[in-house]
Amino acid sequence: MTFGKGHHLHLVDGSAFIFRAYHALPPLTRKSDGLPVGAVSGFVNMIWKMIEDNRGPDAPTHAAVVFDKGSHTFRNDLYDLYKANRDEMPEDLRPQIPLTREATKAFNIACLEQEGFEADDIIASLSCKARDAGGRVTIISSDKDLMQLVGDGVEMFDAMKNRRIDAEGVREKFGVGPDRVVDVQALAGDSVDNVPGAPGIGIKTAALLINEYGSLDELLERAEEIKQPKRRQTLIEHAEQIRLSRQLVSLDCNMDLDYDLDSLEVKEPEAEVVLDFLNRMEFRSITKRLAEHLGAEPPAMPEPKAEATPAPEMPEIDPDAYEWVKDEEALQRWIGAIRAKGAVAIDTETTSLNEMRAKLVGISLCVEPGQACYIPLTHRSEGQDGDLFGSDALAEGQMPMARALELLKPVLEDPAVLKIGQNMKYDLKILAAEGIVLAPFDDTMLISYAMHAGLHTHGMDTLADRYLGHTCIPIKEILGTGKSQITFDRAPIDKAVRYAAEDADVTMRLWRTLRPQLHTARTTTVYETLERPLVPVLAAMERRGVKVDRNTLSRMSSAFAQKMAALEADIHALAGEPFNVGSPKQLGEILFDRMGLPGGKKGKAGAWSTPADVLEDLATTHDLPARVLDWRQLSKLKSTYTDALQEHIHSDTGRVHTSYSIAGANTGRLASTDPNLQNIPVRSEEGRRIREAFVAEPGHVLVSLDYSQIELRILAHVAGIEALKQAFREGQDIHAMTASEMFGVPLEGMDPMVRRQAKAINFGVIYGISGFGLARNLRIPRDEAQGFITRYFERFPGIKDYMDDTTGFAKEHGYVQTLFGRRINTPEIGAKGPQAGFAKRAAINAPIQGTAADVIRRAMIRMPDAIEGLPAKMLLQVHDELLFEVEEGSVDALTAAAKEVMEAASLPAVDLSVPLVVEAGAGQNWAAAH
DNA sequence: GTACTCACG
DNA sequence: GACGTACGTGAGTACG
Repeated sequence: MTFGKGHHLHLVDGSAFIFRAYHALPPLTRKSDGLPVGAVSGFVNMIWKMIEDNRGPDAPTHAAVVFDKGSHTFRNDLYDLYKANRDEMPEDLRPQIPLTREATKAFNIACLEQEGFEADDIIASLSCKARDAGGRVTIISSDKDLMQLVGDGVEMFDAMKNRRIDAEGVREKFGVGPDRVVDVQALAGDSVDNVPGAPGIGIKTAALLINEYGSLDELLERAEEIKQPKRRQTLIEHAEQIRLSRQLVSLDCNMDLDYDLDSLEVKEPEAEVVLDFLNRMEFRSITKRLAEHLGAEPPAMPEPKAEATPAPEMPEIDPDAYEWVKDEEALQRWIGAIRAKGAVAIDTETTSLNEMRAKLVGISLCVEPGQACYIPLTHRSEGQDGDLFGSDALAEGQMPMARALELLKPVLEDPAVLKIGQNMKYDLKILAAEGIVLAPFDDTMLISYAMHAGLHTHGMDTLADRYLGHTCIPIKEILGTGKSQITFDRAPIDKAVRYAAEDADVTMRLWRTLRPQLHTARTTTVYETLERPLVPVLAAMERRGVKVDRNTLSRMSSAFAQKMAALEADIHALAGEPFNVGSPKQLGEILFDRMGLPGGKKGKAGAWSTPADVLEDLATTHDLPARVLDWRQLSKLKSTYTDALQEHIHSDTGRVHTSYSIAGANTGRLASTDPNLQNIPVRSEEGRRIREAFVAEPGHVLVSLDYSQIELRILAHVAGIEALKQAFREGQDIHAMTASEMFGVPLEGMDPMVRRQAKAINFGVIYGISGFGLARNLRIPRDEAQGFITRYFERFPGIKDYMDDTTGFAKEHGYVQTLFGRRINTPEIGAKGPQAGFAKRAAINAPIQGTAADVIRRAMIRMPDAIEGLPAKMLLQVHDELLFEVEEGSVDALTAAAKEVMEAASLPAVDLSVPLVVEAGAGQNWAAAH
């Protein structure tokens, strides 16, 4: 078949795939001989994913993976420094390059390279050819150098971001259409490829110039007309260098190719060939997965040689090897094995991710990598949908739950047997509901978090992938997705055994891999004193829940609904037409297109953006935006709080049970979900009333204790600012004191506006202050804000030193630390471009926010013992606040005890040079307790 | 699924 | 000189 209309060519930037795979994966080696194969395995996974993702109506008819070949190209002849600043290829990547070619061929995909040409030129020539023949092209790459090819049926696809890039996308990146991309690149240059360009001109300026003059040639010809003297001079002086740069970035569309389009026709992979390759690479899990997909037998793997020493040594994961425990005899055997080992990895399977709704379905155990079992307990027998008889009966092959738990309870509670889990808080809560108090335990999620916060997330799939090179069986393979999704108790037991026991097996392997690393990362203390002991404390808080009064919420909902309806009518009348007030896009069209109001900005998708601060500016002169702001506030309160909260009231307890994630926030803070009880309104009067629905049981009172200015106190301590420390010791108003120091105004009779500005600066410092940010917050001109900052740093030079020291430490080590040794990794700190600013500010903020988080964690961990004997329970944590429910007569005793724990929480590990002060309040509801 | 908006510390 | 900006979260709605 001749390539032409209706055909679709996929061109993959193979070199980019290799580098991404190399950097994204740990350095895996082939077991039998230690050959590095990490990049190859990543490459293979990406190719396979691409094939799978591209099945369907828009599937490519032709495809090729294109590689660079040889280091010397015609561009080096033009300019000998081209790509001269490239680092040497890493030693362990070099031998993998030919293997990726082999992999491509094994998948039956054309593999293209040509001596003396970069992959980009081959891609360019093929794209042009295909386009001229009337076909379509998708270039799978995110390389900006290829963007000049986009248009007329040629698109790019960024496989990493899963995003298509068309002419509009190019325009976003370069500010000009694809046809002018080379002009912009020629001016802006490229430090990565060492293309010189015009000094001092970046993409933005380049686009500006090209748009003004139409083209690079025109611009260079009329360079004399440029108004800015520096720019004019640069362009005139460097005209030659700019022309050379254009040659360097221009892709060759007409190179003489060794192959034609027709030879690139898509062919299905041949099972035997691809499996043989994967087998030789010893990629066990992907070999298996592909074999299943292709309906072939996986070939036998060669046995690893004895001298290979991947640490720690573990057998391959094999879900077929797991045992289905059906009776008491089998379970006794496993319990014996656990006692013999002294440690077991455990995982519970349930009907729901929500621990309060979840019912136990089965338990998996693993005593040694590869040796795992699953004990199904309450699986239902399979039956057709709507089969009223079969479906509620227990399935065959399960022992009675009560008996199984009776046998397991002694081991699970045995202080001599370590239980290992991934996210143990979940299993702890599930087992607590069955009367089992599991202890002692280790948690692989928290071990990972203590070492690697900031580097990646800590879910099992991520960890298995990164540290074991293993892809876990996806849960959707067992339960399905969407509407037809079933609960775990409906899953066939043979499948459940594979999934559940694999989880326990993987957990055991992660523990063997990660636990020994804790001390080399010097984070054992963090894990043992700040992470692990918090788990049972949180589990108890979550199970207790907080009482929420449904009637209060429901009355508020109705009131909000009425007010919103009235506002909506007003808004439509003001707009002259009905529209969806909740749609920023439609609202923007009314405000900015129709009414022609100023200040409108469009977002990434090209739709109008209408954030509150913009509307607030408009509200001073127009009614419509003012009403929209009111409507939005009510809409938020109603949907997120008065409506949604009601759905979270548990039918048995009448209380709301949030779930805290311990390893969610990088800084060490907790995060609250389902529902989030850390963002219940308080700042606005109307919103605060929602807290009236959080109530104490009859005869009880809610007590709230919160740290006063804890982050600023920590800043004063770590940066060693004597004036701030002194002010805190004397109990002064810290913002007023700052204002007084900065502006030389007396504390007495201070203008509230001046204090407000000082307050904004104090907060800004904690966030890694910038002139821009402060200006926006205070709504003052940027240079004025910058002036404030300069003055602040002059007055408190220790703050500037702290910031520089912190970012310096982050650059040197790749992480920052809290006072308690918590480590927050900062992998982006060395980045160039806008991420650098983000990373820097995050690095400045993390030790402060993180130390505050550590302090309250320590208080929470000590709290159960401190209030033991009092009729009181800790219910909620909101970053610097703890909420308790206590019997009426014991308010004072509880307040005193809890306050003491909180104020002394940093001791004895850290003796702060400023006092920690806790403020307390009590009342029938949360609003009153504040 | 992503973008936008907004609630909290 | 240019670039894009306050730190950390979770959730609901619109829209493709």
